[in-house]
Amino acid sequence: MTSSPPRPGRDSRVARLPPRERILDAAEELFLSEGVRAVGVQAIAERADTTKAALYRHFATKDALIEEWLRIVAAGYRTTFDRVEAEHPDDGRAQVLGVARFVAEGLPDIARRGCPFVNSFAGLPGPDHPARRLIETHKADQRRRLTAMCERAGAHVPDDASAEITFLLEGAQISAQNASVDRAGDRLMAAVEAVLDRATATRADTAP
Amino acid sequence: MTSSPPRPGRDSRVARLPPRERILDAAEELFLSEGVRAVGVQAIAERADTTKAALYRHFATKDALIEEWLRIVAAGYRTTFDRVEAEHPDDGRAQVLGVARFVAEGLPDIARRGCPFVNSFAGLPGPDHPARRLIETHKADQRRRLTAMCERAGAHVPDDASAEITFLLEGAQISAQNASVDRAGDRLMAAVEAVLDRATATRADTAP
DNA sequence: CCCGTGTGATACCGAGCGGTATCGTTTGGG
DNA sequence: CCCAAACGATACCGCTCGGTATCACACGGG
Repeated sequence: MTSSPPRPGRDSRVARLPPRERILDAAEELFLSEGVRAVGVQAIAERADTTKAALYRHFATKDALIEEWLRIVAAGYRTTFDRVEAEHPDDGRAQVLGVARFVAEGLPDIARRGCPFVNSFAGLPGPDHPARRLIETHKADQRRRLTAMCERAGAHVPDDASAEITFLLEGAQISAQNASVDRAGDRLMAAVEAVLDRATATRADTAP
Repeated sequence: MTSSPPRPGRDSRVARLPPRERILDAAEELFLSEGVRAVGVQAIAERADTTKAALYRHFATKDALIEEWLRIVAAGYRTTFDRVEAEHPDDGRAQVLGVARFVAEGLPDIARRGCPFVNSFAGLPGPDHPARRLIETHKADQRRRLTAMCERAGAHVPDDASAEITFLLEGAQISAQNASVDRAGDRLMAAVEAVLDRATATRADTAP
C-alpha cells in the first residue's frame, strides 16, 4: 500500500534517507516488534519503501542484516558508556548511576518492543552464529567497563559489585518486558544505589 | 533413522511413553535448544519417534503445543514455590532463599539452553498471543508469591524487596545465558541474601 | 474372536520463506 | 551533457513451513 507519487521529501515514515538506512530503520522496527525470525525480508523491504532486490544489494544475506543491526545497537550502548565516563571523569559512582539511568529511561521502550539482544538471542541458531558471538562480546565488554567503574567508585570487590549491578540491569529489562514489576525504572535506580552503598561501605557498616 | 523393530522396552531416548508425552518431551528439548520458532513440527515428530499426523491428533496447532509446554513449565515453577513454602513454614527468609537456590541451581542448564519463557517471548507474534499472556500471568503470580514471602521475612517494604529480588533472579538467568557473568549462581545467592539483610534491617542500620 | 480406536507411514496442499535474474528508469558526478 | 551506477518493479527458483488426507496395521476390551 501507500504508493509514493511525485513526492520529493518525506513520503511515509522513513523520509528520504539512502535506501541502506531506510532498510536498517525498517529492520529495527520489525525485528523488535515481531522478532528477528518472524519477519521476512519482503516485509522489511516493503516497510523501507523499496524491494528485496535493493535490500540484497546492500546486505549479502538476511543474517548479515541482522548482524549489522545488532552491531549498530551495540555501538549505541558503547557511545552511552563513553558519554557517561566523559561527563563524570574519575567519579565511578556517578558513572554507574549514569549507565543505570540510561537503562532505566529505556525501560518503557523495552516494555513495548523488547530488548534487541535478548530477543535476538532466542531466534538465532546454534551457539556459533556470528550474531550470537557479537552479543556475547558486547555483553562481556559492558561487564568489563562496569567493573572498572565500580573499582573507580571505591568498591571493595568491583567484580562482585558489577556482577550484581549487571543482574539488576538485565533483570529490570526482562521484568519490564513481561510487566511483572511496576515502576521498574525507579526501583532499578534505588537498587543500584543500594548496591553501590553496600559495596563501598566502610568495614564498620558491614559488620554491625 | 533408527526404525523400531520388535523392541518392546525403551528403544532410543524417550522410552515408550504415550505419544503425547513423547511429543512434549521432544518439543521441550528442541524448543529450548533451537528456539520455539526455529523448530518445525516435522522435527518434533521425528525426535518423538512419531509423525506429524500423530502430533496433530493431540494438539490442534503448533501454537497450542507451545502453549501446553509453557503451561507445564510454569506448573513446575509453581510446584517449587509450594515445596519451598511447605519446607519452611512461616520462615519467609528461608523461603526466598529456597527459591533463589532453585534458580541458582538451574543456571547451568539455562546457560546451555536458555530460559523457556524469555526465549519463547521473543518468537511469539503480537502482544495478544495466548502463550504470551500465559507467561505474563505466570511471572505476575511469581512476583506476588515472592512479595508474600518477603513480607513473611519481615521486610519493611515487601513490594520493593520482591522487585529487587525479581530483578536479580531474572538478570542472573540472562547473564548466565550470554556468559557475561561467571559464578552466577554463587553471586546470585550472595546478592539475594544482601537484599534480604537490608530489607529487614533495623532502622539504626539503615541510617549510619 | 473380532472390531474400533489410536497409531505410523506417506503423499500432498497452498503459502511463504530466503535468494536470484532481468529490465526499464532515474539520477548525479566527470 | 552523458553514461554508468544505483534504483524500483516483477517474475521466478527451490525449499520448507504448518496443516490435512488417506490407508494399512497393531492391539486390547467386550
